[in-house]
Amino acid sequence: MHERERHRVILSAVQDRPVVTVIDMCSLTGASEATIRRDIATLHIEKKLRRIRGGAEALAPPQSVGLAGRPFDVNKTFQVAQKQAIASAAVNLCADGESIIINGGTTTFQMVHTLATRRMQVFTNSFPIAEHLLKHSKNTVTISGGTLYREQNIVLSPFDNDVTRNFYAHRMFMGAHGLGTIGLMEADPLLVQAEQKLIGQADELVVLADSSKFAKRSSLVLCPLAQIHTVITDDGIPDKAASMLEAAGVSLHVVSKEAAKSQGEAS
Amino acid sequence: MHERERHRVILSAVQDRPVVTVIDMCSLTGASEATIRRDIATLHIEKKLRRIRGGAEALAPPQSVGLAGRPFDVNKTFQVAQKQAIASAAVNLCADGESIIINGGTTTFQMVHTLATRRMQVFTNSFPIAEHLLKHSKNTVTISGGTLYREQNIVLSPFDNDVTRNFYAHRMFMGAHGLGTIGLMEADPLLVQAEQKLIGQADELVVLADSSKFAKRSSLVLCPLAQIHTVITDDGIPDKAASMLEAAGVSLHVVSKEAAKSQGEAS
DNA sequence: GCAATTTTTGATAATTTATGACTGAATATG
DNA sequence: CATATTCAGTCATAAATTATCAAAAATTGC
Repeated sequence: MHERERHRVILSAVQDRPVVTVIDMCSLTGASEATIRRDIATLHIEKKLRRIRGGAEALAPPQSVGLAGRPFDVNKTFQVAQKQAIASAAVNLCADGESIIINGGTTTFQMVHTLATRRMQVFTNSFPIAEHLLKHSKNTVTISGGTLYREQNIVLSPFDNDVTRNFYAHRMFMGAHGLGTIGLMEADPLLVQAEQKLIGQADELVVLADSSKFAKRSSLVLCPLAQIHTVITDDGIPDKAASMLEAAGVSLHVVSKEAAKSQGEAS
Repeated sequence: MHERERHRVILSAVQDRPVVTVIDMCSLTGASEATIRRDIATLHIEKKLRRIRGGAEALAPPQSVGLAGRPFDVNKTFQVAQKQAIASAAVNLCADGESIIINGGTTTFQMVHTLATRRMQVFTNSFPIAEHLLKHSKNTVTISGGTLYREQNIVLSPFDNDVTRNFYAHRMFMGAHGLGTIGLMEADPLLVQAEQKLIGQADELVVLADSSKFAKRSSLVLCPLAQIHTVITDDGIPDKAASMLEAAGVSLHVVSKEAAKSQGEAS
C-alpha cells in the first residue's frame, strides 16, 4: 500500500471514531508500526490530525465541551447587536398564548432571550433553541423529529413528519443567507431541506435579515418574495432594497438599536 | 482503554452531574484510582474540570438555571453506582456501527458515559440523552419529534411519527418502574405512551432495572415478560425474581461493581 | 537496461512514558 | 480524639516511542 493510500485510510479512520490506536491502523493498512508512526507524525505536522500517545485523534471535536457546534458559535458573535434587535422585534409581534414556528439559525436563535419571559407554543427544528427555551423559559416547546446535524445545529429527517404536519402556527420566523429580487436565498442545501418542511405551516412568514443580507447572493433560492409576509431588518437597509420589498407587497419593519430597546421595554 | 477515551468519559460524567467521585470514574473506565487521579490532575491543569477532594466537578456549572426537570435530577443521584454499572453493561452488549434505541429514563441516561467513546446510531426520545450525546460523543443522534415534557424530560407527540416508524434498531434499551410476573410496569402514563411508540422497533428489548425494581409494583403494565429479551440488573436481585425471569425465557445479566469494572476494561 | 543513489520501509534495541499496587501522610467524619 | 477516606509519593511492570540500521523499493543518470 502506498503512502497516500495509507494517509487516506488513516484520516478516514480518525474521522470515524474518537481515537484510533497505532495497532488499529497497522491492521487496517498492513503496514508496520514504524511506518504508521511516521505517517501520523507527517499528518500531525500537516495539521490533518492530532498525534497522541497510542495513536491519533481528530482535530476539532474534543474542543467546545458543552458548547453547541463551532460554525454556529463563530457566527453567533457576528453582528450580535443587530441580530438581537431584530429578534426582539420579531418576538414583539407575538402575544402570549400564540403558537409560532422558529426555523433554526443564528438570527432566530437570538429570539430565545426575549422569549424567556413569554408563554407561547413554540415549534422549532433547532436543537439549541429548543434546549434554551426548555431550560430558561416556560414556553411549550415542540421539536421536529430526525437526525441532529452538529454543524448546522438542526434536526432533519428524510421522512415525512406528522408532528411537523400537524403543527400549524400564527407565524413562522426564519433567517436567510441572502434576500434579493429573486427571493429568499440559502447557502446550505441541508438548511433548504429543513426550511421547506416548515414553510406553509403558518399564516405569516416572517423573515429576520440584518441589512448585510441584502448584499448577499447564493445559488439556492428557497421561496419568492411574494410568499414573505414581513421582513424585519436594521436601519442599514439600502433604499432600493426597501422599495424592492414594498413593491413585492412585503411588510417591512426596520429597527434601530434604540427602537429595539423601547420595544423590549414595552413588552 | 486509552487516555483520551478515559478523558472523554470523565468529562462526560462531570458534565452530567455536579460531582463525580474517583470510584465512580474507576468503574466507568475500568482504570485504577491512581490513573483516574492523574487524569483528573491533567484535566484540571487543562481547565477542563475542577479537581476536588474525592473526585471532580464541572468547571462552570450552569446550576439548574431554570432547571431541566427537578424530579429527574433528584432521581439521578439515587443509586448511581448500580445504575452506572448496569448502563455500562448495556452499552457493552453493542458494537460500534450498530443502531440502538434508548428510551428516556434515569438509568438509561447513564449509558451516555460509556457511549461517549462509541460511534453508533442512537435514536432516543430523551432530550437530555440527545443533548449529552450530541455534545460529548461522535454518535449519530436521532430524536423523535414532539413536545418536550419538562418533568419527564422526554419528547412525546400525539401524532404518528414517521421518524420513529422508520428507525429500526438492533436493540432497544429501557428502564422500568417495576418488574414482576405480570410484566414490565411503569408509573407515569406519559412514559407508557412514549415507550409504546418505540417498542417493536428493535430486534431485542433490553430492560435496565436495578434490583430494587423487583419489589415495586404499579398500576400500568407496559408489556409482558415474554416480550423482553434481556434484563440487566445488579447482584441484589432476589433469587425468586431471577427464576421468574428465567422461567419466562428472559436472558439475565447480573452485574456487580467489580463486574462493571472488568467490563469497562473489556471495551 | 543497468547500476548508483535516494527514499521508504521494517526490525531491533534503548529510552521514555503510562499504569497499577503499595505505603505513609493528610484530611474529613463521627 | 479515633476512625475511615482520600491523597501524594515511590516503585516495578508493561506499553509506547525514539533512534538506529539494514533491506527493499523507487528514482535517477548514463
